[in-house]
Amino acid sequence: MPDATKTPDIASIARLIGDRARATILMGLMSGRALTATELARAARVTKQTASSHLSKLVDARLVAVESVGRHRYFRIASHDVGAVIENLVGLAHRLGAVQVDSGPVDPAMRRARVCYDHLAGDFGVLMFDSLRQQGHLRADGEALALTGKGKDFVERLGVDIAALESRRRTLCLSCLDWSVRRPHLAGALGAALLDRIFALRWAARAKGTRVVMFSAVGERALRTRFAFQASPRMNRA
Amino acid sequence: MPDATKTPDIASIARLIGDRARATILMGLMSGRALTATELARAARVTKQTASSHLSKLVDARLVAVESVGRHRYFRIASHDVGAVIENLVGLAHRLGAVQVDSGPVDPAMRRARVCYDHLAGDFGVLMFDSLRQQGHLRADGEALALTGKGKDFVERLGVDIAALESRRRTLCLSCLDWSVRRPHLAGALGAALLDRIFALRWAARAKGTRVVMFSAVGERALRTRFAFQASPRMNRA
DNA sequence: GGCATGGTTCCATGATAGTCGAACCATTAC
DNA sequence: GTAATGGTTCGACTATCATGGAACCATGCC
Repeated sequence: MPDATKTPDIASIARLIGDRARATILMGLMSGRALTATELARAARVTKQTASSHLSKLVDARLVAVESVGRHRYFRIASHDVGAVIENLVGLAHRLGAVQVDSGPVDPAMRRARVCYDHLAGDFGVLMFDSLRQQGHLRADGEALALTGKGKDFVERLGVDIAALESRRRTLCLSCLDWSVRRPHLAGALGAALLDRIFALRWAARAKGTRVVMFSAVGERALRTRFAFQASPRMNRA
Repeated sequence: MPDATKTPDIASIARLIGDRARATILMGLMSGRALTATELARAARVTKQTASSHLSKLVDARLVAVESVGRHRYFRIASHDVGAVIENLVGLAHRLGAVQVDSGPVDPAMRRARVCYDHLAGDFGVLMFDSLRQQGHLRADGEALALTGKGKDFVERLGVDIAALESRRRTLCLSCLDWSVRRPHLAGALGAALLDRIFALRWAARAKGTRVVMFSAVGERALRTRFAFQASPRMNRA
């Protein structure tokens, strides 16, 4: 146990994020999809040389992970921790009014439903999370979050292979603070699996080139039906 | 509803944090205490001119708030949102091994108990939070977190003036993700009030010039007694 | 009133870093 | 085999920004 402590070097991480092109790259990767260097260069509006330089830095610092397939290099956010920092900064930027005008999907769509790294965020993400807890499918105890027996049945009826998820090393259930509604939504392996199911069931699809998740009317009704709330005095009063 | 969206400008916020001196200033302010420009200059190892310049930028960007008292200018972290971003970056830096060697308190003390903006973080912060929930003093429902009637009695017996807290605009109970143990601790007005009580009851005191909170042996026993856990099969198994 | 101290502003200097044209390498389609 | 495409590296250029000496202003102590 060394005497000298090690001070976290937040400046070097923040400095990497603190460039317009790299920030755009990181936010583009927050869709959860792997993107190529050329795609990211286009998104960030820089040349491929500049993008290559930036991506090298991000990979070296382990904010971004890379996988080569033939001549394509696919990049993705390296971990949920990195995603959480970006999401946190996005939330702070919104609250400070630190925004830059851009042409793209309107804010309400992002607030409504979006991909947060690999799980559903926004109003619908929070709705899902609240329902899971209120219906007794999730419980908080000594561990941060646990799926109940009842909850396992529930998500298996949705087509989630719980045994496969539990066999992985990744945490099954984590809460992730949603900056847009200031309440938590579900992250972790189950959060990711549920979003996959939402896409597989065609309740919703990604909006092209953004993080927005577009629910169909049928899909929204299905979501609200499956992720309902138990009647209670408090709920009905609202 | 405008067509053009506004993209959060995370680069400009991150760029402010991405300077060694400014990062040191922000982390110094994470103790929750208001510090003067001279103190911050010393902590950041820059001259008062440089510190003044940096503080101006941080105040303009609303990451830091300032209050003048005579010739002294007292600075503090502007909001919990800013504190959350810094805390998140600290967690990521630790996990990436992005550290710089410095002489100071050893890491275990920070992990054990520290001030997180204005409330208790670390193992003891998480213990408090888990106990409050397990004992039914806090409950999660449609709102993020609510204090139960039983919970109000409990914290009033600790000397917290709940009526005064509730009369304020600030959210009473919020959860704040603790990077050091990966579980939540209690933030919000109640979180701050409980830390004040811990100091007032002399269970613990701040370690000089750091964020570390030092519990005495008596104080730790008192904390564990008051914030105990209900016997249950799952708890006893652990 | 004079001096000490906290803090700000100005400006010159030096350091750092982003950008892209050109050239090159690797992969793959035809 | 050749050409097209994805991507990297090099180096010159430009932009941005941190730093602190000097000077100044405001507050407060003696």
